[in-house]
Amino acid sequence: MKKTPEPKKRANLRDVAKAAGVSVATVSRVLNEPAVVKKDTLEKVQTAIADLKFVPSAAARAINSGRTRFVGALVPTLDNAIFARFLAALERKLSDHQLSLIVATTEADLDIEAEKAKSLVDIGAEGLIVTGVTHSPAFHDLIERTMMPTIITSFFDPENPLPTIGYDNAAAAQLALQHLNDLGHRNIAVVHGPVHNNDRTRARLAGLKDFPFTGELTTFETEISHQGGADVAHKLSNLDTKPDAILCLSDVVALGILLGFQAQEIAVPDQISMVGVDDLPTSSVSVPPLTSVHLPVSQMGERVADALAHWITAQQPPEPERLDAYIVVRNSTKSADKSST
Amino acid sequence: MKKTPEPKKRANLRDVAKAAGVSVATVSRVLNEPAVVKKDTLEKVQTAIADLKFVPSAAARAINSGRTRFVGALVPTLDNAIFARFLAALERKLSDHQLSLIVATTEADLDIEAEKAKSLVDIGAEGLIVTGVTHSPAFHDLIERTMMPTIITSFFDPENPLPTIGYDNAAAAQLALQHLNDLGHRNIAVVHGPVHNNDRTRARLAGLKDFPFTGELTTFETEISHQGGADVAHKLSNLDTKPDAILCLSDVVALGILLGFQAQEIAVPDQISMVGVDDLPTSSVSVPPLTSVHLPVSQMGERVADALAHWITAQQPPEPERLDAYIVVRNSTKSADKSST
DNA sequence: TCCCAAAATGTAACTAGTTACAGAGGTTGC
DNA sequence: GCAACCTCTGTAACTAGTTACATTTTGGGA
Repeated sequence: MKKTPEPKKRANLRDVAKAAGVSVATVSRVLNEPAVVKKDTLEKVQTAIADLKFVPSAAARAINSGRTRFVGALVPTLDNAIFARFLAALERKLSDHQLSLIVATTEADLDIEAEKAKSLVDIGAEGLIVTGVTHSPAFHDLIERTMMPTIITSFFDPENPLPTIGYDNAAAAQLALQHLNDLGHRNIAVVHGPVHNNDRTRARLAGLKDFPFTGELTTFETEISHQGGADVAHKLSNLDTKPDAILCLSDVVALGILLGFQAQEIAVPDQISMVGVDDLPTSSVSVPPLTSVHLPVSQMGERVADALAHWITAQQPPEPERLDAYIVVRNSTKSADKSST
Repeated sequence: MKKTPEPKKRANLRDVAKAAGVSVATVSRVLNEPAVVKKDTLEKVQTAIADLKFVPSAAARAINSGRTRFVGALVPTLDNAIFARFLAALERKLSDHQLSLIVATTEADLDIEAEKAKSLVDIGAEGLIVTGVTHSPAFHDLIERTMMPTIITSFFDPENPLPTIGYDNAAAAQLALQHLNDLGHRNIAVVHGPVHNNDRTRARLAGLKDFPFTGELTTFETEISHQGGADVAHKLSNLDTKPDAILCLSDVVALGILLGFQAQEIAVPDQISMVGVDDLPTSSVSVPPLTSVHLPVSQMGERVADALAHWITAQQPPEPERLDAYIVVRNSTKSADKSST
C-alpha cells in the first residue's frame, strides 16, 4: 500500500512543461524572457512551477552559459581585521557584478593554498583572488593549465606575470620609517609577523633596509595577534637599552604592544614612539590613538572586484594597479628630543 | 591565412577522447577510476589531457551528481571578530566534508539577506547557514520552496521550525548580570548594539529583564564598533550619577568603552566594573583584561558544519543543539564595596 | 473573406559530463 | 578445444537546462 515510491525527486523543466501542457521551450521562456509569452500561457506555467515547487538547476544553467557566477578568494586568515575589511569590500562590489564570493583561508600555508585553489576550480570558480606573489608550483600549474583569471592582491608588482592590484609594501613601510626618522628617532625596534610564506612582510622589511636611515634598526618577529604584541612589549621592556621608537608592520601587533605597555605603565609616546602599518578602525580609538600607515584595502577590494569581473566577461587581464598608502599621524609618536625627558 | 579561427574554446571530454583515440567513457574512467584502465590507454589519455589542457567542467559534473559541493553562510558583517571566528571554524570543518563556503554579508538587513540567499540558491548552494531566527517572508518562502537545508546559528531555540545550533542568548546575558549582582553592584548600565533586526540582542535584553535583579538597570544603544563604545564612554562620564558597573552585550563595544575610559582616566575596575559578552581573543589582553561571557563560536562553527554536511548527504535535518556559554572572570570587575573608595 | 506578417509556441539539437549495458579480446579450466 | 570468465573498452542513453529554427496561431488590412 505504499504510495510514495520516490517522492523526493525534484521536478525539472520537462515535468513542468508536461504539467502545464506546453513545451520545454515555453517553460524556459517563462523563466528567462516572460515578456514574449502570452499572458494565459504564462500563468499556466507559473502555476505549474508553483505546484511542483520547481527550482531550476544551477548546474544545468551553468553548463549552457558556461558561467557559475562565483569567484574564490584565498586569504591567510579571517582573524586579522585587515583581511576581513578587504573581503567585505570585495564581496560588496562583486555582488554589483552578479558574482558571489567563496572565501577560503590558507593559514599562510602555500600547500593549503594550492589545495584550496584546486577545489575552488573544481567546483567551478570563474576567477581567483590571492594574497601576495609567492605561491607553490602546484598553484602556478593550476592557474596556467586552467587559464583561470587570477588577481594578486596586497602586493603591487608590475613585473609579475599575474596582474597585481595592491600597494607597494616597501614604500608603505618606508613611510613609517620616514616619519620616525623625521621625528629624530635613532634607535628603532622593527616588529613584524612571521616572514615565512609572507612576501608582504618580506617586502616591507626590504623596504626598510633600502631606506637611507643612519640610526639603529633591530627586528623582532612575533605572532600577528594582540597576544603576539603583548609578548614583544614584555621582551622590549626587559631590554638593557630600550629603543626610542617602535615601527610595527601590523596594527594588530602594534595594538597588542600598546596594551602590553599600558599594563607595564610605559608611556606612549612620552617614553617611546610607535607607528603601525594597516590603519585599522581600532587604531584611531586606541589609547593613545595610533599613528599608522593607511593601507587602502577597501579600495583594493573594489578595484579587484571590478578588474576580475571585467577579466571574466571580456577575457582580458587587467593592468597592474598601484594603490597608494599614506601615513595617518595620530598621538602615538612625538619627536625624539622631547621624549628624553 | 588565419590559422586560429576560434582557439579559445576549452577542450571537452569528446575532444580528449578523439585526440587519444578512445571513447568518452574511457576518458571519464581515467578521470574517476583510473585503476580499471589499462596502463598504456591511461597514459595516452593523460597525455591528451595535458596536451589539450583539458579541465573537466564543474557544471557538467554537478548536473550528473546533483552536487555542487558548496554551501552559503549569511552573516551580518565580517567587521566583528565574533563572526570572523565563527566563519573560520566553519570553513575549516566544512572542508573536511569536501564542502566550500560562500560568505555573504547582510549588513543586518533582512531584505539584503533574502536577496543574497536567493542568489546563493540560484548559483547552486547545497545548504545555507544564517544568523538568528528572524527573517523576511521572502526568505522563508525561498527556504520552503526549495527545501534548502538551512541551519540557524548564534541562537538556540528548540521550538523553531528550522533547526538552531547556538547558545541561549538570554542565559548568556544573565550570566553577566549574575556576576555583577554577586559582586554587589546595584546600578548597572547595559550597553548594547542596535536591536533593530537583531534578535540575538533582543533575546539578551529580555534575559536581563527576566533576571531577579533588584537594582537599577539603564540601557544604552550604540553602534557595534570600538568607536561606538568610545561614544558611550563619553556619554556615561557626563552622567550625574554614574553607574557602578557596565554590562556590555558585545565585547567590541566593551573594548571601545575601555579605551574611552582610559582616555578620560576613569579607572576600571576601581571606579567602575565592566563585563562583556563574546570573549574575543583581544579581551584577554586589554587593560585591564576584560571579564566576559564566552560564546563558543568556534565550536558552533564545527557543529554547524557537521550538521549541515550530514543533512545534505543523509537528507535529514539535525536536532537543535545548545552550546553552553560561560563567564570568564578577569580583572575588569571587582566587588561593589571596594569600588566606593 | 483572404493574405501576410507578427506573435507565440514547439521540435530537436545542442551544452559536457556520467554510466548502464554491450561487446571484444585474452586467459583459464576441464 | 571450447566454454566460462575476466578485463578492458565502446555505444548510446541518460542528467537539465538553452536556443536555433520550424511551425502554428493570431490579428489587421485589403
